[in-house]
Amino acid sequence: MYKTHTCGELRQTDAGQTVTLAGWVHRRRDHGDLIFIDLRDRFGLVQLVADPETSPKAHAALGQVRSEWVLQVVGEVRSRPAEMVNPHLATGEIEVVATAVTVLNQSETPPFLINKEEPVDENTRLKYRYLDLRTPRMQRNLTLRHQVIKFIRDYLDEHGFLEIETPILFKTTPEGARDYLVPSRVHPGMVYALPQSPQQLKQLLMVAGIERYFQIARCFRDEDQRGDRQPEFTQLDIEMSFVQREDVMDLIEDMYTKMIPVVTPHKRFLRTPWPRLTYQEAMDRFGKDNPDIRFGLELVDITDLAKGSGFSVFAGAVEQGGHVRGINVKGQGGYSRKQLDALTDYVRQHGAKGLAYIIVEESGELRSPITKFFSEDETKAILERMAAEPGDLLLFVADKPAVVYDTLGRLRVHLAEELSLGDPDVLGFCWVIDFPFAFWDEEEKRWDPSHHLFTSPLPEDKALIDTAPERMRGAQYDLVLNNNEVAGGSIRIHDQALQAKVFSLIGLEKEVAEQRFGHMLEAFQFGAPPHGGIASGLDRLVMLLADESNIREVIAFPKNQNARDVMADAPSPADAGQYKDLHIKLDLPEEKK
RNA sequence: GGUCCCGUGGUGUAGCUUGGCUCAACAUGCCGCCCUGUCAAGGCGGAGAUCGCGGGUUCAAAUCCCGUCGGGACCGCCA
Repeated sequence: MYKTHTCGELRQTDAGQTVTLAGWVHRRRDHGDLIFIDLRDRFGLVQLVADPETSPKAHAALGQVRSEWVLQVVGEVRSRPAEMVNPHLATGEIEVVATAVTVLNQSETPPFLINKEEPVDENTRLKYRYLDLRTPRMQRNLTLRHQVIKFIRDYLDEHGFLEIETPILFKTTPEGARDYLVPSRVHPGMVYALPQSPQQLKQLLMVAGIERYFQIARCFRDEDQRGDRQPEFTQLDIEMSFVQREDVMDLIEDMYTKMIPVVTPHKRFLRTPWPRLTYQEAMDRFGKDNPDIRFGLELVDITDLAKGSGFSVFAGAVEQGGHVRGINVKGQGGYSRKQLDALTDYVRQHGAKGLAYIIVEESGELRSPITKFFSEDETKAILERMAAEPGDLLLFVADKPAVVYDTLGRLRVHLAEELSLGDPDVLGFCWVIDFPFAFWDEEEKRWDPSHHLFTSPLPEDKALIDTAPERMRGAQYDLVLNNNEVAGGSIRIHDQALQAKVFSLIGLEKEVAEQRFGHMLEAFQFGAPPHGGIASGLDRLVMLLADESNIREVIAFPKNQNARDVMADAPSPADAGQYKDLHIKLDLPEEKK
């Protein structure tokens, strides 16, 4: 070993010891005679000091070094006098008097500062990712990610789970997201697909009698990027046999409830046990199936009051089967006309025709462009339903139910951001259950499963598949944390007859189903146990625990928004011979001139 | 496929609205000299950007216009 101790571990009690350290020059303070160097390794910082009188060679060597050079230093640990203790440093009570210095490597001046937390252009960070990863922020994030995964592995191991790897080269499934394809050399014109998730394989492991499976699984989806979406990402993938949905939910809840105090002790749960909302309740109260429950601003239904009222915009919307719902923005009656216009623009961008408002002045007077259309009683009823008090701002949208939910749900989150309502250290975990089994796809004229093809209806709703599929609920559950879906799963269908009915409901023809999922259907004929599972997006979870707003910050080598790796410059063209081996002829789009 | 924002020394920004006083300012980093207790060390000095790229308007463009490239956020998409 190049070192006897790490840079972060030396304390007062080590004083007098001769130690050998190795690490990077984090910062140097050259006083001409005395030289101080902060030496950094992953475990911390320690101050080296070189005195020309006692060890001229070490002093001369440290006079030459620059930021990010790699050093090995032999020296003696010395207590610092009380007035020179650095309380900001774990090793601040001591310093190491250098007696021998070996330069293990020099370094170019880095393109950005590693020893300072200042914003750097993200492209530059990604291009020099190996330097970016030296920063305290990234080391912190990678450490947290490791701790999360380690806790999960230990916990699931203790609970009888087996970690099993599944193939990266698998079969394409045109349902769902776009696949990343890998052309076959041996089979001309044929492709493997990288898994969007190990969904089928984990179910087959249940047929295989594994009973309790998990995997830290890499998943691939060729879709456009977002702050919380990368082309490849990591899921905690779990599948269990002989379980009902509560068993799966309880497991995850117990695991994460125990994990978070260990990995992020400064975070606290909004509520335990975690609330379980039905889909309908989530929509009615928050307008979304992935709500942020840390703050109020809940939606209030005034459809019944708007119906037949004097305000034709509201009444007309109800007439056509729409809803009218509002949000009481408590104490924000001071919003200016300009701010209200901005909010109106915001909901318009998302499909609402407009945003009605009523401001209750401190005096109790109403300021609103719409109250004149209501009778006094109608206005009173609305204020009462909205629990309006002086100083409040009431906002309303009237439209088709889907538009009302969507726009008010977004507006609620938007307002909370504007008003800084969500405490980042509070974790508002909740479960959303009882999803509709399928949504009607108006364009395709067919039912579209809300989770996936193998999700079972709720046991009590199974019979509805023949009579009223629109009322059937799925045995699906989503775990939501502060406006983000962090896990989702379901109890699966293990009954062939039911599976056939589901395929038929969603318009998947028997031959096509056979071709794509023949291996699944065949497997289910050999004693498939009742089973279900869940998958949890680890990047997203770690991102939220790390207080980051982009999953790139918790992935060592992420892609940019354009799905490029700017460090390695991937994707890149292959050699002509490689294409030939794969039987590929290119048909590239014309170069734009 | 669409909408919006950004692009100025190595890094982070100012300047742009209202073109000329700017061969571009500040901070930090870098280089050199001085300095024995600093820890974002300090002092003095120095180098470093033809303002993403191309075209246009103009006597004159970092600044105005058009195009283009790159980056970011979002919508669509992501069962």
